[in-house]
Amino acid sequence: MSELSKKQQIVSASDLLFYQRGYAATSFADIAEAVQISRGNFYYHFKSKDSILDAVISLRLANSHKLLRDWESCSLSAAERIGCFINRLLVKQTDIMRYGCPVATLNTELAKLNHPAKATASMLSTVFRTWLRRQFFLLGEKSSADLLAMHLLSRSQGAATIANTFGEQKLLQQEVQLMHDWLRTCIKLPAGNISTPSLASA
Amino acid sequence: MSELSKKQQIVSASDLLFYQRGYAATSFADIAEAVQISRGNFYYHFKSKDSILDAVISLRLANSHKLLRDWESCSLSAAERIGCFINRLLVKQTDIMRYGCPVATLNTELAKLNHPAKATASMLSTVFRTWLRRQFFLLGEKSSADLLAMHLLSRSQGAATIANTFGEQKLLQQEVQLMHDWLRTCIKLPAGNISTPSLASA
DNA sequence: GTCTATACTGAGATAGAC
DNA sequence: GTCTATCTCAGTATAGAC
Repeated sequence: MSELSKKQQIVSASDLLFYQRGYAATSFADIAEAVQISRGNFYYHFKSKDSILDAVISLRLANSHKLLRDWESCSLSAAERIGCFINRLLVKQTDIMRYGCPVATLNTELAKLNHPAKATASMLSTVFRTWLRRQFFLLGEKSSADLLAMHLLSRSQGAATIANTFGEQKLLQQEVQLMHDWLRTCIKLPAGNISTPSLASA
Repeated sequence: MSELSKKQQIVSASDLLFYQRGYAATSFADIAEAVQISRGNFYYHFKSKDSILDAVISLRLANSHKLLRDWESCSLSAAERIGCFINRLLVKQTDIMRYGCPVATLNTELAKLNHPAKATASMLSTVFRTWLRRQFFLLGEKSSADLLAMHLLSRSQGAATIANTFGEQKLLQQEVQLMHDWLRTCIKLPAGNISTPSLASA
């Protein structure tokens, strides 16, 4: 068989479909087609659609942690790691222009649906918030680390939103550049482009 | 009867519900209950759900134009008018924390649904983009007016998103303050708080 | 574990009486 | 213009055979 269990295939296909079409708009038929099983067979693996959502959020949390660990294991400086975060928008620009930021769009959808999983979904944002906060802390911005972290998170989600709305790649690239500029001035670093190394690590 | 026609009532109730629950998640039953008519009676006024969406977008466009006209008719300076735009986030902070930015969330939802009305919905963002661009132009930022307009639009939508995700009022207020600070430094204006007059005009 | 068949629900939409 | 009744379809979920 394949390298992944059927259950894992369902979760990973749902992950993609929830991102591309939204949670509510994705039906079991869509997922069943993607993983090539019958609709009825779902309930052997998951007891409800909500439980698939829970599994998808867990998967995304795990993937986010892995991403952050990868950026750290490159043993870059904190400023370069933040640069990696900013450049993530470029690495994912095609998807972002079509479907927006995966974290933000899931959160806003669940907020409107008043869905019980909203709280755990917001943990996806918290992971990046906490990580960014620590990077700014390491840069010496001890008192305003959270403010800076939230500011950057806010700007990255805003950039993703306008790129998705207008479908203009240039907008995303402009905002990424402005974020790098902001990072350079807000921390008192010597010049030198921090954006070069970070694009490599997708 | 009431001051609004039944058709107008349907549009305005749908406007609110589409914002609060999302377009797809709002059913005719929801709208019917809100305006106190029977489900079957819808089709006298609108031939489909999509046509209600078109009407809602038209209404929002008209309301946006009216809002911008109001800010202009106060005969403030261009900088103060931009301040009004920024402060809009504070005026609407309760709704934004619950339901996000009305413009951004509709756009992202329609993008995921691949809905034909996505293009006209993006006009809602374009209205603000164009208006902001003109304000920056009037401030003397002739070559980078569009860049500055999109930057501010991006930041306002990002601020709305994180406030909605984390449910922390303070985050929204912090970002609003940073936008005012940015505005003051990006245009070479004498000091003096530009946020004071703009909160008045909701 | 995987399938088919089916129950049940709520959605958008239509027909026709009043 | 507004109503009730009804159609059709897609969605989630279940039952039970293999």
